[in-house]
Amino acid sequence: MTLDPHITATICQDDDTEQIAILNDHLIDSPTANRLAEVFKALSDPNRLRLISLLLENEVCVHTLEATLGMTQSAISHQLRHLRQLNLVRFRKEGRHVYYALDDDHVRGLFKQGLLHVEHG
Amino acid sequence: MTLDPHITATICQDDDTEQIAILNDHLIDSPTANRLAEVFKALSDPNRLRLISLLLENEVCVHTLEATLGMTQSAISHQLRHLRQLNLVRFRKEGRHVYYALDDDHVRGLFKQGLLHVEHG
DNA sequence: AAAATACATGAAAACTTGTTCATATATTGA
DNA sequence: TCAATATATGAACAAGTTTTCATGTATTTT
Repeated sequence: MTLDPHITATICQDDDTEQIAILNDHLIDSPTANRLAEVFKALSDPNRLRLISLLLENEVCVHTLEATLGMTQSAISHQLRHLRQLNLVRFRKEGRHVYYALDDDHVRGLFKQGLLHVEHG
Repeated sequence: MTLDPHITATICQDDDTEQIAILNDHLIDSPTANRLAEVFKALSDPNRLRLISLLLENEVCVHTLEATLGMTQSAISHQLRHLRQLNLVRFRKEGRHVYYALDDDHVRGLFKQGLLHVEHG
């Protein structure tokens, strides 16, 4: 009976070079770590997550986001700029309104997977 | 031909109450947003991601993490404390060594899904 | 043309986060 | 027992993030 099927080995300093080499293989490289962190960072703030939840399946104008989220217009605009700079949202101007929508499927995927786990399980 | 299969509606302030109600249904509640943010925040730092990558499939002692990551012992110890407080890692003392391993399957899942997308795609 | 509406933005303030430095504890080896 | 090794931790600091405040631009309405 194995309690944890994920852990395959115990690695410590006294080990042979081969073990240490295995560990080095598992280590993600820094550029990858940086890009990965950037993606997760986009999802690391409660208000931004609430904002994203609204943009997952609808195109919504800024004023409606403000009314729904109960945040100031300025705070929302700043968050949207942030998401824009990361290319996570797209926007479309129509008259005096600007409609935003989520434009990154893997952020959408991570959001939904995270939500599943947090809600039940 | 639909360019974006995800976006189902455009919602704006002038809309009827029903549309606004739909939007409110999509909004995640604050406690959920907070817990979700906490999970993603754990994955939002490059060094922490590199650390987690080592713990995904192996139990590793602190000194080996230090050697492999090229971080100071103190920095690693602080990061491990953080992950401990979030119940994301478990640890096991054996003599003067302490072995750490990842202990949260949905963080493991999010990490791997994120990595897939960042690496190719 | 003036007023109102919708949104953006720079700067500062408030808060959070990650690292370093110094030091503490616990275990092992001489 | 004394020195060395392995790890933890509090405090201070640097850097980053989010919000607020004040203000700016563009579009529409009157």
